[in-house]
Amino acid sequence: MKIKDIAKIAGVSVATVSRVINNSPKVRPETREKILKIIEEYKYEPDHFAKSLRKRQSNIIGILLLRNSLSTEDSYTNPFLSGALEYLFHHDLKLVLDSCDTRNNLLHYKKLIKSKLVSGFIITDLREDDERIEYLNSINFPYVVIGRNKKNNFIYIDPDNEQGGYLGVEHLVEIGCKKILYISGSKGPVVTEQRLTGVLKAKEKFNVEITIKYGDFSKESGYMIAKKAKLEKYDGIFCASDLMAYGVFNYMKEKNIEKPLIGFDDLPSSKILGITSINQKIFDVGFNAAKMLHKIINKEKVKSMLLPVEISARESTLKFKK
DNA sequence: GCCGTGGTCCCAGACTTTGT
DNA sequence: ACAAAGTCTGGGACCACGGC
Repeated sequence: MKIKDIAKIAGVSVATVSRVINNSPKVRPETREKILKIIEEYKYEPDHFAKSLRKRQSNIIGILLLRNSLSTEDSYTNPFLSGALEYLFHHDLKLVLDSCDTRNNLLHYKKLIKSKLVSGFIITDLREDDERIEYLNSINFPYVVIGRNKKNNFIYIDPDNEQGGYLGVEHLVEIGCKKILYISGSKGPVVTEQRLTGVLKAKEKFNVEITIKYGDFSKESGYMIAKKAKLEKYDGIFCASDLMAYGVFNYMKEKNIEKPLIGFDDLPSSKILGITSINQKIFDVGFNAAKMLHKIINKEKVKSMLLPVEISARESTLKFKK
């Protein structure tokens, strides 16, 4: 069943059927009703590819995730994708989700652009010198970035990681901590630096002692650092990811150690385990990223967004409050 | 080089409504 | 009744690209 068939049955032109499908006001209500009835009766669905052929855009957006971030473990990805899908669903847009490893990253993007499958990208896992950004800018292809870097020559949406780093330390100070262990993420990703900047600003402001160790955001690295760090030296631990906080949590449980602990990301498990965390509102990040990209594709003006974060204080710190 | 594919978009023109 | 304005509709160009 094609639009032509619907038009023939309804006794109108193809253009009129197209107007009804696209909610154009310039169709008489009787005509509209008649056409809608026929569409319903014959279970007609417009051909998505024919549509994109004429419009020269697919109404499909692409998200490429690094293969190692696609773990089944509780992660950032689920709420982020839920947020994006929520927007896309209500705007008749589709999502292509693909994975790549860092080595052939750019090639993967080029292939998707060349195939005309996607009209725009949400860029994740931003690096400081990101060849994807240079490439997409050079061909003027629509995209929006999750996160920022020093160049910032793009439209981005970003939870305020620096504020998150600051809030974590501030909270530990509030409950009386003076010697804090900060377990940072791996060196390289921009978020690592942003969170650390916030931590150092708070250190300055509250005049507390902060020791910095570098993990890699994973549970295992949190566990290993906790094991090596001699936790008795500290009166509070702040991790740059919830996963690392879970690793520290497990180690402390094994060794019967009790210290205030904060994570970062506020994943659902933190609620269950009672771990205080920095809530980045990841769902909102996904939702707004999709919304911004939609506007960019439609050639509307868009401004970058910095989303405020908040602290979700729970038992892991509150029970130490003096 | 032309044709066919299945949609959308633009424009011209027919039709309808409104005001005098 | 007539003119003007607004509404509705159809025709055809257009999109990329494979097949002939």
